This record gives sequence, C-alpha cells and structure tokens, in this order.
Amino acid sequence: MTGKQDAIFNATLELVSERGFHDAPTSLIAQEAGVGVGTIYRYFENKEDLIDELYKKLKLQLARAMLADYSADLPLRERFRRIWINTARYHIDHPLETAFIEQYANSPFLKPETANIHAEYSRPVFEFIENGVYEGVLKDLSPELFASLTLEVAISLTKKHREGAIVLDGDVLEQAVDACWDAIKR
Amino acid sequence: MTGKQDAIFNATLELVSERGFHDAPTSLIAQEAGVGVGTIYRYFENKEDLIDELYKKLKLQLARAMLADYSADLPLRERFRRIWINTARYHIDHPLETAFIEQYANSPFLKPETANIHAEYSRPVFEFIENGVYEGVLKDLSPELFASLTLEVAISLTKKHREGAIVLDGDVLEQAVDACWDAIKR
DNA sequence: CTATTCGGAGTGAACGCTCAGTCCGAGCGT
DNA sequence: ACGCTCGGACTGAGCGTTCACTCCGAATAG
Repeated sequence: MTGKQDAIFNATLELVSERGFHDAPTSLIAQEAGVGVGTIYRYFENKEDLIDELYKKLKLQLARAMLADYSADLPLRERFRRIWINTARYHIDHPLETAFIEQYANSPFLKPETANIHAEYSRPVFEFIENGVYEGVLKDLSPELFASLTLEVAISLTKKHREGAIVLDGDVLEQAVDACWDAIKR
Repeated sequence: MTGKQDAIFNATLELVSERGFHDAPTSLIAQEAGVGVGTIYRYFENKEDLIDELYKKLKLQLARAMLADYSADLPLRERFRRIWINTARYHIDHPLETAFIEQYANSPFLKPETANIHAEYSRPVFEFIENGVYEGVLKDLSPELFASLTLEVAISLTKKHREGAIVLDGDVLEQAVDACWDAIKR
C-alpha cells in the first residue's frame, strides 16, 4: 500500500505550489496528508528528497502527456501539432503541477542530475526533429533551438493564461501552433 | 549617500542568485555588503521589501537595455532585430540579474502589483507591434502572443546558454532572430 | 554639543528532523 | 479457537538550530 506516500505527494504539491517551498513546513504537509510528521521520513530521506522525487514524478507525467497520441506514422505537421497542443493542454489543465515544476526548475536547489531527466523520455521529439530536417521540411537548427521556438512558447503562453493576462481558447491555441510552425519550417 | 543601499542590493543579488532566497540570511547579506544587520532595516522595511525593491530595480534596468538603441524611424525588421538582440544580450551578460528575476518571478512571493511593472516601460514594444499589424507586415495577433513568440524565446535560449546546454554565439543568435521573425511576419 | 546613522549581540518564533513510545495485525503454542 | 508475543509502521512532543528582526550604545557628521 502506497496510499500514504501518495497522500504526502499530493499535500506537498498543493502546499508548495500555493505557498512556496519554504512556506510549506513538514508539519503542515503531514497534517494535510493525514499522517504524522515522522511518517514523511519513512518514505523520504528529508524534505529536499521529497521535493526532488515529486519533481521527477511530475516531469515523467508531463512527458507522457506530451506524447499521449503520438505516432511516427503521421505526417510531420500533424505530429508537431499534437505534441504542441498536448504540451499546452497539460499545463493548462494542471496548474498546480505547472507552478511546482516552474518554481523548482528555477530554484538553485534543483540537483544537476535531476535537471536532465526530461531528455530520456523525449526521444520521439528528437525523432520528429531529425526526420523533419532530413526531409528538408524543417530548418537546420539545433534541437534546443527548436524546443525554445515551440514548446517554450506553449509553456510561456499557459503561464500568462494562468495569471489571467490572456485567455487561451481554441482559436488562440491554433494561431499559436501555426506561428510556431512558421518559425521552424523551411 | 546611497553607497550602503547599493552595497546591500549587490550583496542580495549575488547571494540570492547563487544560493536562493531562503539560503541568503540577512546576516550574510549584511556581512557581504560590509554593513551591520540593523543597517538593512534602515533602508528596507523587511527582507521581502528588499527583495521586491531589487526586483523592480532590475526590471527597470532590463527594460532600458531592451530599448537601448531603439528608434521609431527605423524599418520594422530592424527595430525587431534590435529589441530581440538587446533582450538576449542583457540576459547573457547579466546572469546574476537573470537568475534573480527568474527565481522571484516564478515564486509565490511575487506581489501582484509588482508583477505588472514591466508594462509601462515597454510602450515602444507595443508601438512596434501596432505599426507592424497596421502596415500588414505582421500577423494580427495579441501583444502577449507576440511576446511569447519572440522575447520569451530569447529568454529561454539564454537560460539554456547559462546552464551550458547550448552556446549562444552570433550565428545562433541570428538564426533565432530570423526564426522568430518568421513566426510573427505575415 | 546635538542629531543622525550605524552595528551586532540578543530575542522570540519557527523550522526540520528525531526517537521513545503506541498501535495493530500476523504468527505461533496450546 | 484463543490468547500471547513479536515486529515494524506509525506518531507527535520535543530538541537543537537558524532565522528575521529589534534595540540601544557607539560612531560619525554638522
């Protein structure tokens, strides 16, 4: 039974997202999770470890969501659209997870070995890029530049959506995918 | 004499950027700045106020840098290039400032009234967008979407540069400006 | 001399984490 | 079937430490 671990994860996600790492004391996390403080330390070495494990879990969840309906058989344009929309959708539908990831990724506590997790899950994304460049449909740019021109745009838009600066409805989403495609297509 | 206030700002910038908000105790900031702890509280109400004031100061600095050589007389394409390159340059040349801004902007401590500061300084950026849309050179998109498609890309690239994932030399910078232009031009 | 600025030991509050003790179900002897 | 023992998951009051912030005497300026 991992019910308690999950309860601790959920409480941590909620508290850290809404109040920040250092305003989410272990005592509160335990209370919110319905367990004793000591129980946290049966599942995690310390608070930093708890945060780090939660981060890895969410990053994996995100990677899965991005590639939810991916298939290498589809046309490049459609593969792109799906990955892009999936990415945006995840961030829109999971504000707590997004706030947590963003907060931890930008903090100096992020462990170097944790920072690179994403790479191994996102193989299909690189596959897509290589195909596109090889076929001459995409510009010959580095994968990192591709990511910044497309996925980072999606993330930045969802952040503005979350803050209320824009409304990301279907129309805007389509405008944005098209614009991102223009940025990378030859 | 504002020498002490500046010393406190500098020490805070350095410590918070490298160690994080909560691993930069006032005692250390005071030591690094060469002042007593109490002196900090002569210039700032509390630590949160100090951080917030520093954030505003850096945001203003950034806005000035972005528009350093801007002129409404230049062709749209050139205006765009300058703003984009200036933005990237600032973030590349000011890693501490960037780390601080990014960290604070993504934390839940950011005051709502502080979050909107940038808008008033970036009037010329909106001017550029309005002109471009009016002249039919740019797509008819919202200013926020423009920002995500261009400036956020610049910022995201410099972050990768700072982390060592890519090297942002002149060539890559030019590739990126061109790609961003393709994203927004009609 | 007076007014103003500064310094840093000291204070109370809050934190992460520990550990002695509780609780409960599985296993065993009768 | 039943009572007893044992082991480990779990608890939370308490420990040691650290922090933001205060306060008042010292230093400095006018």
